[in-house]
Amino acid sequence: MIIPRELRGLPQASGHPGVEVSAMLDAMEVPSHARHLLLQLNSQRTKGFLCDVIIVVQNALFRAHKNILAASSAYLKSLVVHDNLINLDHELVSPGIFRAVLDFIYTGRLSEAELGLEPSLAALLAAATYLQIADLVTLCKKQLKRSGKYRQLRSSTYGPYSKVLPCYPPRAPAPAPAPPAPPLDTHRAELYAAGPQGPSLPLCGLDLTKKSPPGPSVHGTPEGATTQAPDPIYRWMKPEPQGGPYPEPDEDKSSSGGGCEEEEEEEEEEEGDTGSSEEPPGPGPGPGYEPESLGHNVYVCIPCGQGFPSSEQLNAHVEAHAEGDPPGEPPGDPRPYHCGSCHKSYKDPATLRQHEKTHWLSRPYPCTICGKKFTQRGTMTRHMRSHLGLKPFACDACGMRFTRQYRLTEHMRIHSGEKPYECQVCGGRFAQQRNLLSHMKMHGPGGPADSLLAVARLGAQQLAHASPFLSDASALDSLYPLAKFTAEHLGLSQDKAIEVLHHDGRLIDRFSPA
DNA sequence: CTGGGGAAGGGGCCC
DNA sequence: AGGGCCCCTTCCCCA
Repeated sequence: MIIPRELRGLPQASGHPGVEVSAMLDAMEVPSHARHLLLQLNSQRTKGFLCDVIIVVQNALFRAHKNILAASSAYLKSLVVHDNLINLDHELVSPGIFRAVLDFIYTGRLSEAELGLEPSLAALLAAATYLQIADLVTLCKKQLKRSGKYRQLRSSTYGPYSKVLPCYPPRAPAPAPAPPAPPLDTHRAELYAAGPQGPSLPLCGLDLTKKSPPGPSVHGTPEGATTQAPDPIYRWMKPEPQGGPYPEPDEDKSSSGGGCEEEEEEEEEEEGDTGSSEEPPGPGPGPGYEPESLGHNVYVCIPCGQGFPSSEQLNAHVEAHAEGDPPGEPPGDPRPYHCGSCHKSYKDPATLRQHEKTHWLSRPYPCTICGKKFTQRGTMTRHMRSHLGLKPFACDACGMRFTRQYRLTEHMRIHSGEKPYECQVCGGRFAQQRNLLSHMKMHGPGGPADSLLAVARLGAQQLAHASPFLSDASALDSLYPLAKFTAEHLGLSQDKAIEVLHHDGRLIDRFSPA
């Protein structure tokens, strides 16, 4: 939309009637508008309202608004465009200093604490230079010159281009592991910020510097800032797109990822041949597994080879094994640590202790953001990641990011076309095991396919009288549902078979179970 | 409109 | 503590 020059309050050519309009608009201007707007934005920031970016500085997190950061700093602008999570080099800006920087951005002023202390001002100047906030650089210089320290500073360690900066305020020693902290005020913009008094909040058991999967970091370094080895958290961040919204897959990687179809087929065959690396766990096909003999009993007891249609039945069977003395089980109790509250037992006491927490009435690990409680610290920290939008695991092919490695592994099958989970009833293949399991419910007792299968058995028994290749009715346990059965054995398409079966209600009625 | 599949988010819990 | 897997659930798309 093009705004007429006069409405933008820009200078008008003399003699133009716009002069009058401009003067009128000046008269209509609310002088405090900008100030009021900034106050509102700062208020929103402190409450975390509409904040859309998190800035990580060492062990502190700050929430802010991308628009405001982008309008204030060229450097921050380049970062917020692509990421909701930004990590700043804590050697160039400490949490306390960044807090002052953020205050300046949202208020246009420096607090007296900063104005009075040269080391703080020097560090602030360095940070402002690093972040390319011209107004703050000017302000810091002016203040330092006023106090006569600027000249002295330029030759000192605290110079704005010095790599090593004072950590102001001095960091307090790492706090001892604290008992579960009370939930944070969810409206705080600053989650872990170390204020002038040192870390104002416990780390909540969440170490943001935890390892992350290796990956390229292509985050830009601001002009004038020192290039350095990527901080671990940099590697969590989405690589900047190069020539498109998502990076092109590496040529080297194309053979193991989203390569051409031929390559994918070759890969599948290789896997089939070698039975290699990623053998799907659970009910999928494995060594010694014979789907034909199991029919839809896809849950197999490994020791005895017996198949069951549901995990519940398999579990009951396994428990029966545990009570009796099943053949093939090694002597002695392999799980000697028994839970006093339930029937479960474990190999080691630590796992038992962990399990026993599931029986506790109060869960020991609360989320410091929402207060939700968990029985395991790991579950809580994982949960925290979803609050913070931390997705360390990135897909090389499409750039999509995940909170868990396992999710990425699952996701990669979309690109590879791999579908390792096969339904032993209908032959359908799935990339996600959970989708196979939900699919199996359809085949399971009470599922829609279950009644169809029952009908298939009965119908096939009837057909067996007239059809020589269906003489062995006991083999029907391994037959597909009726539609597939009918399609295969009567030479119909599956759709046609379903249509026929649906229209022939009399036949189904006649052979329905008594 | 409904059911099924694909894809993904999140919690539980064992190793 | 972190990895890995299971389970439940949701959302979207399509037939």
